[in-house]
Amino acid sequence: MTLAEEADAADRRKSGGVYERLREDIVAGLLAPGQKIKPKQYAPRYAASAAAIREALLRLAAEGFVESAPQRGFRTLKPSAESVWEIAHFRILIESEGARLSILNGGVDWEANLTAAHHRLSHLEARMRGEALNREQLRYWSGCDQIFHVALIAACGSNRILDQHRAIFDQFKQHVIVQDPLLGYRGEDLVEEHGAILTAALDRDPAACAAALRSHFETYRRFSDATMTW
Amino acid sequence: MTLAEEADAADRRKSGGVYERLREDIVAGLLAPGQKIKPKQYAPRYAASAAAIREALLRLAAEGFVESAPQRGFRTLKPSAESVWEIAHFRILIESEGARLSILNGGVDWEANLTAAHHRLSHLEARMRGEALNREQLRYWSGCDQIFHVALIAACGSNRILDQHRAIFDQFKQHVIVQDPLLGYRGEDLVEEHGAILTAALDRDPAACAAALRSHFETYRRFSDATMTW
DNA sequence: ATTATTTGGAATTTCGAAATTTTCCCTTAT
DNA sequence: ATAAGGGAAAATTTCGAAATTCCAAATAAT
Repeated sequence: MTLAEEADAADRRKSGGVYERLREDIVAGLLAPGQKIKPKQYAPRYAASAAAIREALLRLAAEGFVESAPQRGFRTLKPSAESVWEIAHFRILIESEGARLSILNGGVDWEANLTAAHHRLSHLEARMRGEALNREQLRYWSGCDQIFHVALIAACGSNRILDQHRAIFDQFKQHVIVQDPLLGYRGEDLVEEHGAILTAALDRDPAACAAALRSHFETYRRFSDATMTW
Repeated sequence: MTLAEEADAADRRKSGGVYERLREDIVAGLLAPGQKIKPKQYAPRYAASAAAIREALLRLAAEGFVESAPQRGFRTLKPSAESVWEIAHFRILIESEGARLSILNGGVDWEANLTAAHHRLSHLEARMRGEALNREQLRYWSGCDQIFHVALIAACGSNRILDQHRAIFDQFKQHVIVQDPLLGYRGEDLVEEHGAILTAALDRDPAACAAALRSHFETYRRFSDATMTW
């Protein structure tokens, strides 16, 4: 191990747990779909023992980011038409309910945060318009998108819904956003769709908000169906 | 089945089932709420090493049955007014959506299974009427109740919804059904409520089904508020 | 030629103990 | 008497290796 690698490893050991880093790498698509994850093999990469990797993988399996069969180890999930549909469907369910509750409970602070997140996002999306995204830009846009969608449900008052949303949102990223197909997407409809969601939320209209979310996902579905071969 | 296979299965039941047995015991309320679970202490009870217990607890923590803080071990969750409300709310959300999808996708087989489960349940509930339940009877009724509610969403077509429902249903049991307060419940309204859910499902009316589920839970809430001190 | 069995190697899981962190109690000082 | 500090005991987490299980290639049998 070189000096640079040693410093890097020490830095990572200090910065955070194996679980968080492994989770990020899986969500970001650094590990190919369906790829097997052998704890001992990945131990040096995360500067931890095989047992520590295994422990992180157990948690990730329970949350649905990797699959695990007894005596058969772990592997990342391979996206399929069914799994993507199930994930999108579940995210709509959670996010619509979170938005509905936020509309009920949210105050001015919620509206302000949501508006701010939307402002940053729509500014970015307007600049993006018509340009094909590379991987780096896609990651940045994805972060802004997530901040907006989290802000939408932030005032729901249920920790369970917030936790579930974080899990399902990241699985959505893992399965559709980060995969190649969206790299070519030019985001023509995004500004209008996010605007519709914001308007419905500020109008305190849960049904309109849910409808806006459904059509938002319809865009993903159309694009995925057109480009993915599965 | 050969002798070797039989021995193998028996062996697995014993050693590999730590997670399942621990889960059952927690859901059944055998471990007091808020109680600390020290792996080494429970190792003899489950005929496994401390590491095996710890592994099971990690999975259960990720699923929401126990809480775990770094360097601070595991403990069962203590029900509170907020946690019970969040769990009930989330279960209504999942179960209503599962019922809605089953109404869309379900065929005669779904209707038949649901009707059968309801028949057994209502027969039991009619006999229960007016009699205070002891712990054993409560456990039996709870099993029939679960079979009915699972049958309701069985045709939803989404493994994710089925898995989430199993998790949230068992947490509901852990937090409200198994706790003492419901021991005195005489189930006056149960027959009518389960009947309303069945009727709405067979009428293929998702909105009525969701409404019936909400009022079903309203009964739990009223009874819990009246008897629990938190 | 195809299917079944054996066998060697690799991977997963389990285990007991070491290393680290927390908790609790006792001492000391204000 | 209360609060702060120190230190021992207990508990949690980590680790490396042993034991078990799976996979696949090679051999044997139909």
